Amino acid sequence: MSLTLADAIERHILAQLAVAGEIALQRVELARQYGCAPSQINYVLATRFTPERGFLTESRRGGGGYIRVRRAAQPELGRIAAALRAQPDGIAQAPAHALIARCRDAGLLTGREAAMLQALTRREAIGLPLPARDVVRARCLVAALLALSDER
Amino acid sequence: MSLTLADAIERHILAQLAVAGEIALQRVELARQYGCAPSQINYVLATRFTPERGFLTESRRGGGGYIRVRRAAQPELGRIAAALRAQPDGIAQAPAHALIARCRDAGLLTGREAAMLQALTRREAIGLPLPARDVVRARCLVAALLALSDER
DNA sequence: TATAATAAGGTCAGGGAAAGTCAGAAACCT
DNA sequence: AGGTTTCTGACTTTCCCTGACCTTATTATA
Repeated sequence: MSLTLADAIERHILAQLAVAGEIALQRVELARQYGCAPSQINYVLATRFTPERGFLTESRRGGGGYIRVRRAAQPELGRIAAALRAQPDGIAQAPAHALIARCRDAGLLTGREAAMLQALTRREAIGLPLPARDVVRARCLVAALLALSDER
Repeated sequence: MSLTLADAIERHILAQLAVAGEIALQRVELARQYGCAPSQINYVLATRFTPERGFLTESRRGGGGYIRVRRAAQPELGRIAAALRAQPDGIAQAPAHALIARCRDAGLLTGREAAMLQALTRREAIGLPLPARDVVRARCLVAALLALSDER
């Protein structure tokens, strides 16, 4: 269980977010705490706190600069399915999995349901060449999410 | 009864699993212990710790990379998935839906899960011509059931 | 009021550290 | 001999992390 620096910083930020819902951090200061290059903070934000994963960040440079991080509002399943269906090129694996994870975190999907959907939207599961794969992935996902929005 | 290297590594991992239920190993490190090529670890995992045998593996590359191995919790679903995977022509819609219904009635799937799976294995959801459609349907179903065989 | 200095954060290429893949060699059976 | 299993090495892909350089905002100064 090797905890990388990026993992540690991610936890740090997540812990702060759990308390406050919206936080402002100072890049150099955080980098100093972890003894790393300031750009490492950008790396963590870029790979873990993306819009796809349900986070929004904004920042300001110059004197008194900051980076603000907050959770994005989550739309409901039906709207998600509709938005997905509007994509003519389908959806790639990474954004699809991020989308599923967000739905799970928002309580729209159970852990089992999310695991199932992520498994069957993997490249190897669909097993078609691009671009057909992304299209089929999107269609299956839409069908699944719509089925759930009827159920319950 | 010659004990191959692969057998030894298999026992090593099984012993660890017996203690912990879920383990994280480092490929290079394990290879070093056994004085073999790192890819030998992949061979062992690919031939002995397969989903059909009730194991799941996930990994991360790069700095701080790892391979995690755990036992699947619901071997029942795993066996069904293995049987399905053995069908070279895939599975048609009607038998697929019947299979899903049986799993639901047997308490292996919730109503929501079954509804999702039936929706996304419909012809229109997959949207491919035969015979590819039946093949993709089977692959997706296998992936989904295997994922569930792990989850709680 | 311009202008210079200072104090932030942003970007990107690239090196290093893992794990993955796959063809083919080697070993082991019938 | 033929087929199956084991094992390796070369190459690929992914992820982490840094350092050099760039852009923007504030503050001090002429």
